[in-house]
Amino acid sequence: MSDQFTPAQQHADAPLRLFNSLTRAVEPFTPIAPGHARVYSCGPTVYNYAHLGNLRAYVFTDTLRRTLLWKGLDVTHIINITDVGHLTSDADAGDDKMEAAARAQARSIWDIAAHYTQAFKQNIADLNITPPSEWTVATDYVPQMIAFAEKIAPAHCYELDTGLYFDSSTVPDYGALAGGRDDAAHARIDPVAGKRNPSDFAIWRKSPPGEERQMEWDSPWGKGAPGWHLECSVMSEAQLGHPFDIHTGGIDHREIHHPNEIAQNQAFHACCGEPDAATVGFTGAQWWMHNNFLVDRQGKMSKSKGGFTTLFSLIDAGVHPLAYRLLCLGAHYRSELEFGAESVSAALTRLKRLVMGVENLKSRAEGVTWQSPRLEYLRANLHPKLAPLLEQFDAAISDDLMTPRALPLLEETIGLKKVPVDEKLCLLAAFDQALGLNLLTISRADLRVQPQDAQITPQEIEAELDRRQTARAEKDFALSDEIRDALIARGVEVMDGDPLRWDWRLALG
RNA sequence: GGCCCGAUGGCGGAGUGGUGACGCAGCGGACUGCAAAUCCGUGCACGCCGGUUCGAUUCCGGCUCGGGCCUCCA
Repeated sequence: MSDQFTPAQQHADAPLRLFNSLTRAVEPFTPIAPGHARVYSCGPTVYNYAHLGNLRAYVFTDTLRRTLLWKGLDVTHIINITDVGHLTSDADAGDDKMEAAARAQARSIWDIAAHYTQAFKQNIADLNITPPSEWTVATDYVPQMIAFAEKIAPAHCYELDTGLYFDSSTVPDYGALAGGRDDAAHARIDPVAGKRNPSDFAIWRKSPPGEERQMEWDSPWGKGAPGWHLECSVMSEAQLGHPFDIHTGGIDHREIHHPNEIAQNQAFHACCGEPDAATVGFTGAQWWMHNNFLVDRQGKMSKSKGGFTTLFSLIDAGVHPLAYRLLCLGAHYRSELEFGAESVSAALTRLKRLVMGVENLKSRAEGVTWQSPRLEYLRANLHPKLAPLLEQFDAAISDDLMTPRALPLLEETIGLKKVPVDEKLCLLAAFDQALGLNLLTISRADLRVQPQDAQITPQEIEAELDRRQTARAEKDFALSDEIRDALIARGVEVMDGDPLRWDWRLALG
């Protein structure tokens, strides 16, 4: 396969630099264990479909993972599945049609979690996101969460009627990651009665008296469920140990979830007899990285807004999922990305042209050994015109994953004149290892995604095109134009001079 | 109300104290019966007001607009 190559540090000259939210600065990255990076990513809560904005976080994480590999590091990557939540709250009720439908079908919450977990993993696969080394499922770790909570409870927690709370004043430098949080003005919410500090949070949530939850466990603090922040501390520690290298998540987590996680980590390790752990500086991870939001004109993308909130709906509209990946790669992960029909269609067109360019190279490279490129070999023997492109690519992704600057190198490589096609293909294969666009394995036909509301089948289209071809051969242009107009009216673009013959016309609202 | 971020051409989006990437769209050409697809070429921008500077889109201040977090959230 073409996706085999050996990343080697001697090629990757530029030092890897990443933005660390702890310091709010781009810094050189060095893993704790030489040659091996451990990464934990906050995963989805599976009571709903992931929308496109959610998915951006995993494209980011995957880009990080691929870049670490490009730099010659082994990567252990964990993504959690949060399948325990606040089901007694009706705050989300009716917000999601599928969940409502699931309720109507009297499905258990476990079934719902399984359903949305499966849907999420489908999205991940569609986006060519490398599956993590391990998916950790929150409900598998409840005993460990209780053990964790018991450990920190005496020194860091207090109990109220509603649950066990973490006293945020018991750890040094609480909220440092958030960078200046003013707890004096929480005007928008009613504080939980009895909380010692506004920023205190639930470690364990007791089931309300007389109310039975579908998901609840016995604990020293009564029946209930773990607090949301607890699970990430427990699962990251269990899988990666503390401290590990990089913790990722959406930028919203920088203010609450991750500071709380850090506070728990500090408390836990202090309670384990590691005095240094409770000092300023210990957070459980060396690096905390956050991706920015996907937004639309209304702002941050939310559940049921517009026509393309999920990847599934985008595919239904006729957009290949990798076009969404390309769209994400076109912006830096720390910038907000504006989502819209035009940007999606631009990404799809660009992807099609890239794939076509690669297909052309491949057709000219038959019998040539461009497969199985070795990056070391490639580097050592690279055509003088290609070597600078490899350098620029490496410099771009090494600079805090600057994919927008890496992408134009694809077009440049494809378009270079007087360079052997096998060398170009080797280089493109190497680039794609980091970008994950499947440029060398996908075909233009694969990108021809049938819209769900298509008015005609591919077989009918082919038959019509055959009729048209006959008419044209007989110079019956009136008929051939009539056939073409009819196809256009049914959402089909006719492309006579193209081996693909036709494509769906994208009709994004 | 508190804290924070952003404002680049028609759209998306990089970048820079002194010729403003790239993609899509547009336009011109090649190709085509005509188109489409493809290829080649190409026009268009740094929110407003001050300041610093020989010179600012880039640095500083103010303003306007937009967005995020403070509640589950990627």
